[in-house]
Amino acid sequence: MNSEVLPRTRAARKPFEVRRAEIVRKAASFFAQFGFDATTRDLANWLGTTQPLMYRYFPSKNALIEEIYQSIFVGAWKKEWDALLSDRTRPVRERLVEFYDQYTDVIMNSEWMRLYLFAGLRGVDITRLYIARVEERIIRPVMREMAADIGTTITPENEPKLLELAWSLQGGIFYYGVRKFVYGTAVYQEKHEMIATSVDVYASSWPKA
Amino acid sequence: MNSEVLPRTRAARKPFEVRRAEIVRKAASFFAQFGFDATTRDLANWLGTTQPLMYRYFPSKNALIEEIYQSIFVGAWKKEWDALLSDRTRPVRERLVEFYDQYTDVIMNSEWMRLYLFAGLRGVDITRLYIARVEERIIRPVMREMAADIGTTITPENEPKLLELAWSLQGGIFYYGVRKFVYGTAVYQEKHEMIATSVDVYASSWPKA
DNA sequence: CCCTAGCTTTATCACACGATAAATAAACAA
DNA sequence: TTGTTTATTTATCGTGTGATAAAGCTAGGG
Repeated sequence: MNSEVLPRTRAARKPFEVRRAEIVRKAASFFAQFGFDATTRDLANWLGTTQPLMYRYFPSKNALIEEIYQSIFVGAWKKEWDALLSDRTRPVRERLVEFYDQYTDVIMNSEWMRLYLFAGLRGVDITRLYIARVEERIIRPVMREMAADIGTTITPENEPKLLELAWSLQGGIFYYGVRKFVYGTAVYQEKHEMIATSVDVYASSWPKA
Repeated sequence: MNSEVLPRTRAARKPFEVRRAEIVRKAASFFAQFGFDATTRDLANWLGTTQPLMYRYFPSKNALIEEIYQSIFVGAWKKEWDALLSDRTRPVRERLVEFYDQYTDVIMNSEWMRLYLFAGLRGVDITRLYIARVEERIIRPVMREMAADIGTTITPENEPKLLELAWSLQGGIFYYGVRKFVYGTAVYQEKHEMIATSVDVYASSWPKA
């Protein structure tokens, strides 16, 4: 990044919480583009302020990054999704498609996916935590609802296979997003179509379809 | 990384090509662990040499990184895989399972997968090139062989769906590797079992199974 | 055994980095 | 209008960075 410091007009004075929230929001898109090793000077330029300003709001660069993690990963989950996934008044395939439509509306964009991958490679705990959450709130509910629909019981014997099947659905959908938003390569179906097909294939993989 | 420079014994003197190859190989595992922003001093410490030595063999840090890309991405493909995938004397599912068993033996390790993700986030051309290659040498052959086996014709109408179906197989398998080798989280089946199941599900998604 | 080619190290440069302290200026209350 | 508060900027520190130049050392040929 080229940090040309052109003659700047003094940054507008803003209330503490407003500026703080603005820094978190804009820094997220900045680090998503340039990685967490990008400099605080370039960040300041991106924000339209000067470099030391950040230190009024966060004790260190890393503290700011931690805050971004929180806003991105913890804020991703919408609590109505738990109810949506387990609403047995509706056909299970319909629920799964609607859930993945909504979930991917949140995570399938360049900013979210790149921050997720950057964080994962940094080896921060929050990504392992996030995967554990995905398993608890998506993978296992999906298994449970499919099992209930088909009339199968989850046993210690078939559980490993069922877990990996559900993870495979998740992974297939996720990788579509990686291709499109991280690598910028071609995809051949709209998101919704791809999800519908994936859910169909997944549901059909259970014994009595 | 802590670059403690303990009293070192002078590095063994080695012929040009030997040392050069050693640097590429060891630097690959170094950058896989610490990312491409890790310093040349820490790299030298990792190699058991001093920092300026690298510059006898590569004009810049980035030139070394480019060489690592080549060795990892171009070197990944084994030419017998083309023949394996299209060997119509054998059942198609068997071929797909054997191919993915072998392919994942090469790429499913912490070093390969982390370098792949690091490179992708850096936005280097080689990753887009690699994805194009995957599509040409895996995705399309898989489609073609399945179509031939089932007796279906690939048309402009069904091609997008068939492409995404094959990508979904690839993505599901790949994400298993990401979970295991990048995030270090639990997986519930051995690699071979997961592949066998995935290929089965994929094959069954075609009309006449 | 010595000598030279060339592999390896020491010393150093110019600059970029995260972070801190002190000065400046804009908003708001009296 | 004036005084106080606090958001923002300027100036700077100590350290780490990729890279270069010159000196040091070791293996192999004679």
